[in-house]
Amino acid sequence: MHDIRFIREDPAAFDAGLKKRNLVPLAAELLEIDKRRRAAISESEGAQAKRKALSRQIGMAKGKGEPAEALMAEVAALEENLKKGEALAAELDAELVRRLEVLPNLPFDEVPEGTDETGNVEIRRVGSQRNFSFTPKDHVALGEATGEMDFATAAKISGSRFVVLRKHLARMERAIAQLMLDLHTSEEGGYTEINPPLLVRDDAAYGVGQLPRFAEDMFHTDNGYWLIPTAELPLTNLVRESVLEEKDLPLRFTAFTPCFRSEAGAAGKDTRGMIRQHQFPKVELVSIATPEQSAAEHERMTGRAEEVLRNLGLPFRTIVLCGGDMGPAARKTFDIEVWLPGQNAYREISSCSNCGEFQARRMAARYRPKEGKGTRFVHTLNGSALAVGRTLIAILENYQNEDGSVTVPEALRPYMGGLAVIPGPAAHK
RNA sequence: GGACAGGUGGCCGAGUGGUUUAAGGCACACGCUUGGAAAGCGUGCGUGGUGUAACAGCCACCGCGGGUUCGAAUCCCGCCCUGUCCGCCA
Repeated sequence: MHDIRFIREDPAAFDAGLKKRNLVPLAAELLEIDKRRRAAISESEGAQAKRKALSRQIGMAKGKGEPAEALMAEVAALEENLKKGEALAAELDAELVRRLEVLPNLPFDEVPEGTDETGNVEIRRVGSQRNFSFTPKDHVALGEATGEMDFATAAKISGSRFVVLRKHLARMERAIAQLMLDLHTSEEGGYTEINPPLLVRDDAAYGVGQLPRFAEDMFHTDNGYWLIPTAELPLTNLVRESVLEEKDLPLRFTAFTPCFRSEAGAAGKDTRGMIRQHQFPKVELVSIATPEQSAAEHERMTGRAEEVLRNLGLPFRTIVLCGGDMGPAARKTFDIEVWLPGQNAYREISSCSNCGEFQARRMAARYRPKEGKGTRFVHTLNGSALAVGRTLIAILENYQNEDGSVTVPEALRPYMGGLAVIPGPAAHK
């Protein structure tokens, strides 16, 4: 949600931000609505002030036992214009909100131009791709060969885009999440583990910008709850409608949760395997920071997500998204893409965004600065660290052996009872 | 799901139609006091909008949304949330 005062002060900067989002300029149009809105407010408030003064006089007159009929007639004469003025002011105010609440956040200056993912810019590449002495399989071939990744049974129970994991793979998914949470909640990680609700109300979904734009991407229960599409939603809303103290910032939260996405409009995209599911596990990071802290906090968060991949010995690259490829709430987004030899491609495994005060405005999340008066909106940041299902895929594909077995990365072994290798299909015969 | 009791500023809390123009306290800031601190005393201190060069001023906000009234924190209706008890339940 944008601040109309910012648009008033610097309409050119606002339109430049929209341009980077590949949107047409809107400042002039919005300011025209704002102008009419403010005029209506002034008029309406003037009438209200008059009524208030007269009503007070009526009260005083009655208190002294004097007649008040003349005063009451005077107020009655105001009534019609007063109602009309109030309605007009409310209507224009609502119109401005309707226009503003669907607009995406403005990208930072350093965000590259572009209309789609081809405009994204790689900023670093870490780890080396393994040289296979055989042709690497993808995760579907590997998982189905042992029966431990079972799409057919999942389809009988729940339909497409679900999976049943069994035995070693079920355990590995749990192990991956444990490793991630331990890294994030360590002294160096600095995050506080949270176990949040997975069903949320409209207000919470609105607060992070999921509503009103993305209603169809979420699952909705028949008694009015939304299933969270990401733990960003409840974690960010932990500070909604509150005033924090500057000394307590930044706040850092992490959670391991399932995420639910209806994936409306994604038909035909990534239909093979576990890449895109209706339900998937994810470890999420959220930071609540001051405006001065948020840029550095964004780098730090991205670094913590990368740290997981370093721990697991998975090659990856980090890119900065261009204006046309970012999510609406973000001012800047880093994506981390892991190398998948079975697909011969880098695939997204994390997305870390600095949302500035965009979500904070919608949630009324503020803090009291040490210096100066009043309150300011906090900055909110969120990032996956990491998508657990995709991490599982990456391990299978990168650590596979020729016989279909999979070596367990060193860092994961303590979480899997010391298991060093997940047996291949031969062991299941 | 049912019954009852509640929801007031960052926090606690008074307030059942008209000097409430939201008392009082805590916390916080500044000052006085002090060798230094605590205590004490004094002053300031809600949010949003509008307005202004900046102040001032003005409007709204007492869980949310409607309504009654010249006037609503206060009365009426609907909803949300919290607590307690009952029912059900992993």
